[in-house]
Amino acid sequence: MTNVTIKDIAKALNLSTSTVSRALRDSYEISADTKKKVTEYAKSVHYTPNPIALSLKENKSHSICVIVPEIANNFFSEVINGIDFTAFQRGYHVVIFQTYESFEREQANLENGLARRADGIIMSLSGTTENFEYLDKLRADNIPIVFFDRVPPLDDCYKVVSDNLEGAYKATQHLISQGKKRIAHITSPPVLSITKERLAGYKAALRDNNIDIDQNLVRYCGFEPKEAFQTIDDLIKNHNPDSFFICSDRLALNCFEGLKKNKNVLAEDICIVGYTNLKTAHLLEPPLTTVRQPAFEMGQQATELLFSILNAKGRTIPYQTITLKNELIVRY
Amino acid sequence: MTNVTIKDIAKALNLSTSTVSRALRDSYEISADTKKKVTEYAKSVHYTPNPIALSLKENKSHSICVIVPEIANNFFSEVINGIDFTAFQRGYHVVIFQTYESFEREQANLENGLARRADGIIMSLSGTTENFEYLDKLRADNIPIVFFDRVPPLDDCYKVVSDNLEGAYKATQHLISQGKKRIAHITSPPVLSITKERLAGYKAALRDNNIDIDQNLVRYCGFEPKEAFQTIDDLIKNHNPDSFFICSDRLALNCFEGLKKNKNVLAEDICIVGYTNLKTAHLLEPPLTTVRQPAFEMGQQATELLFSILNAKGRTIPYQTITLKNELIVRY
DNA sequence: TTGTATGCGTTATCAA
DNA sequence: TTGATAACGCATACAA
Repeated sequence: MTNVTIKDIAKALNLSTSTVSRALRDSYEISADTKKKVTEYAKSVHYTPNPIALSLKENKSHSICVIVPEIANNFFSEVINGIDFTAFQRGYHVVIFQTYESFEREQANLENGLARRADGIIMSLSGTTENFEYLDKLRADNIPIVFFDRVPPLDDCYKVVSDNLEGAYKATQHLISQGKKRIAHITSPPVLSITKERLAGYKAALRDNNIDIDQNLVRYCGFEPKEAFQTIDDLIKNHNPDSFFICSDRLALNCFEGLKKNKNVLAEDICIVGYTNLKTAHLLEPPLTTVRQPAFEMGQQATELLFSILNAKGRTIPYQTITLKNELIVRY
Repeated sequence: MTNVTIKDIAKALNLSTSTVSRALRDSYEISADTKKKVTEYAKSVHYTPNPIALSLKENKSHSICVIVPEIANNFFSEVINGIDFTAFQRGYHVVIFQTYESFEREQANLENGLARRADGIIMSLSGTTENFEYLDKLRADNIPIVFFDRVPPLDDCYKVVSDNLEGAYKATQHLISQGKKRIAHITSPPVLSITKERLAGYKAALRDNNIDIDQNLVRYCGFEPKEAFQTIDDLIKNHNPDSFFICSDRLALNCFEGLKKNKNVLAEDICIVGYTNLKTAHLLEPPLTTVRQPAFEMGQQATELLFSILNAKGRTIPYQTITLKNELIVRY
């Protein structure tokens, strides 16, 4: 009952392995009779082709490597769902790697994925990645890579992003329309594409409403809870914000916690908007107004783009950036 | 710069492939001289062994297949972190499959993982799985499988669980010590092991406190939000609960939402305890007291158990159940 | 219509 | 100490 091979079938039916192989692949050269005999026998012994042998032959693994900062983060796990959904439809496997925001681990994961002969890569950059030389190696090896959400500051690569500028603009505009004027913006490390784009959206909204930009209210913040707490405390103590626009799932969570610790502040009419896909946003107190990214769809689109590159055969798919719309969900 | 093989190295250095192979594996039969030449050259051309060829040869894939209901669930993503952490240390890859609580998908995933020649499986059962015949097939194919959290009701398998009975007992006891007497218990489908064990803990605590068990207060509930809402509404309308003990991340989330919709009820002195690893439990309003499972550790232990089976070589590792302690985190 | 031989990258066996 | 060859499972070019 251990793994049956084509050879076993050939022996049992007194045929050659090539005949069996062709019969199983429904080749035109094989008689209906033989085909029937082979497929029926194969079924009866639960034959399943060995994908490893196939991979070795075709030098393809039929797997794609997904590299994300962490999966215990609703945005990323939703994206992964989208990737998963699309990839499995096409018989591809998804192997997930986590960088925990470390460039070194990102590189190690990449090496690892390549060593395993991933056919393609889908990736969202770590918060510490500034070097993109590995892209040359990938090109040399003909391994396509599609970035999503956190993408490199380069034109010559494939990207799927959401319209961060517009999302941040809408979020800020929402706060302004609530009468807020001192809007703190707590955001991810400045190297990230999303950070820059969202900051630009924030600034544009302030400018369009003739509100001066106070640099003290703009804070880059790492993903450790303590950092977020300190940032929040300093803002409240020294800079008198009347509202907060916080980016990323993890930061939103940490900052929310930091705000909770300042009960007196929350008791005032503080407004908070998060750029996040947190599942519990509507259950928090105060309920969190959010800019929600179409995470599942992002995963789908990234995967489809990857497949279009994989199936290009000679034709070259132009480098492109797919931009999806965000949704502002007002809860306060 | 495309993938360098042993053959390429052999040709370049005028050696045979076997010599190169042995030199790279640091075999005792090879002269120090040759070894040095080979390893240095290999490094210079960025040789990485092709794991697919190795897999074909060894009939091992060096990957393990993880099957869970869903990854966008903090409990499962934490467990996966633990698995990931342990597996990668040993050079193993983790391929994740989601069942979305469907038995059919669970079976399909299993087939898929086996077809890909996973060396082992780590699995948490879907909410609709009652048939365990596939275990025989796995045994016949010598594929070890370790279950965690939601495990089969069988003795002859490997399991890693948390002490659900004790966890539920402590949770219920906590509510009783708050003066609660009509404690509603909303829990997962009755087929699941965790459901039975937690129910037993709930009942034991009531019994030990001389509180009669009201069957109307015990509700099995699926994972759709609507179901949870209906359950909550019916309980409140018709059965006068003074507190809730809700099991599973997803159910806790859905029921919390259902409770929020009943503002009048929440305004009373209602106590809620969740059996969940939700990251935002402490940020909810009211803050959610929880029984927290050692999810990461569960993943670690399951993986280590799996490896001990994989490395057993002849020796048989006895079927066993590893039970971890839960933590009651009181927030109210 | 079917069979034979070869190769994918690697290691193990046997020979030299 | 090194080399030639077969084998892992499969697909295919070439023969028959």
